[in-house]
Amino acid sequence: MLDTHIIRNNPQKVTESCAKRGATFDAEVYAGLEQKRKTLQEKVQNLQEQRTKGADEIGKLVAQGGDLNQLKQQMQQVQQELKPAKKELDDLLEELRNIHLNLPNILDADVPVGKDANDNTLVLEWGDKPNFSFKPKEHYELFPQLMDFTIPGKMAGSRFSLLRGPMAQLHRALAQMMLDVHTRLHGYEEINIPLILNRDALTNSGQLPKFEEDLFHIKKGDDKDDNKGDDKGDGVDFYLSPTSEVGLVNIGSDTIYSGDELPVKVTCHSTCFRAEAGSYGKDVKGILRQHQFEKVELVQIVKSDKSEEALEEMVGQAQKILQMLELPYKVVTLCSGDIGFSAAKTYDLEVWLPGQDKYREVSSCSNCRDFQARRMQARWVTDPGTNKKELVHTLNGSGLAVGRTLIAVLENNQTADGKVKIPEALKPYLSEDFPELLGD
RNA sequence: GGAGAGGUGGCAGAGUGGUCGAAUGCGGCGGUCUUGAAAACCGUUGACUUGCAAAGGUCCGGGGGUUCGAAUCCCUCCCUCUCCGCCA
Repeated sequence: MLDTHIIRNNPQKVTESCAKRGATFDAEVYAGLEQKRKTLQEKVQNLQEQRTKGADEIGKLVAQGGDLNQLKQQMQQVQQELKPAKKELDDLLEELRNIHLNLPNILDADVPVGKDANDNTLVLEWGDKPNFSFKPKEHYELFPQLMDFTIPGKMAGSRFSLLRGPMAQLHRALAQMMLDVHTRLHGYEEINIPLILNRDALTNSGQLPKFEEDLFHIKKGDDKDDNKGDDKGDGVDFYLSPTSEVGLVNIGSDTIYSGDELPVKVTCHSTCFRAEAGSYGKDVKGILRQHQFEKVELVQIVKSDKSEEALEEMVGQAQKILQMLELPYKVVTLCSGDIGFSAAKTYDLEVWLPGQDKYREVSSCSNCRDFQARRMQARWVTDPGTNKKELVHTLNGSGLAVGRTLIAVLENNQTADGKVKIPEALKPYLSEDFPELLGD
């Protein structure tokens, strides 16, 4: 959520930022609503003041034993005027809040302007792409016996996979290694977190209300009726976590940190669930784009003046994993048209996939500045003397997507006879009898 | 799933219809004392929000209701704790 003062006093800034993203913000309509809000709010607050004063007076009269009837009637009239005005105000405030919740974050000044992924700008390239004397295979062509897609089809549906034996172990080893690097080398605390989340949590991090169609919406077994998420009578809506970013960021919701508690640095290996609506026909083969995948996530909650350096740090930490695995990659800055809703600035790490002859995203590291913090009321005390508070800044980054990293390991280390050389960095995480060459 | 008890400021914990935004303690901040620190003592200290300001409004788990007036009464949902059952 944006600072409402910016929206009110500097609407062209919002309009511009939205335009860069390919979204629209109608400053005039907004100004009209704001004008109405001011008038109404003034009226309501006035009446509320009258109500309080009148009630106090009646209180005194009761104590003195005076006649209440006349005052009571007056107060009833105030109430009659107040009720509809309050209702009107509440509706208006909700309308405004909806607008606020659907406005994307303001972009950092150095975010390149562009339409889509083609306009992302290159930051750096690392590693040498492997030279194959043969046509490299795609990951799902390499070991069909260890990576199955038909069995999941019958128990779950499309976009699910089944990994077997050494493939499953390799996948697990990757996650383990990432977690160890981030906890031991990079100073993150390992967290294990709920994967079923309520609307509030997802609203705080920015997935809701705008991107409901990307989520799996679930309900308890005994909820027969509709759940509207309106907290009226019928329980609470639940969603499967699309990324542990949501849970990790929400650790800070409704929290006032003291300065020495920051930065909070947390990491989590978790399963992620995404509906992948609107990606029909896209990356249908293999494990690249699944409804269910695993990811090691990094989240930092930092003082408001520290988020820029924290972003750089985080990108470095994600890169460390690729370097340890000796996988060629590049780092790009996402352009205005490609960047996510909550982010002010985002770097993507794209790993080289020789089978596809393309770089593909394995990590996305974003500085959300105070966007999520405002939604979830996460602040820190800047000065204990005056007790002054400021919103914290939040950052998230994948470190890394486990399945996609597995793809990269398989494709980059394949041999002419269809086997895969295991990277040194993974060996401590594999069983002793794990073959030097997968496929042997 | 059954039975019970609760949800109040950074924390602990009073408050059961009328100056209660809320006692008290701890913690925080400032000060006195001290070579310095601790202790003691004094003062101060909730959040959000409208407004240029003056001055207001909202908030006692969420939502709704009763009332002139609700932290306090009613309805409903959520959460926590204890006991029993079940279960990884």
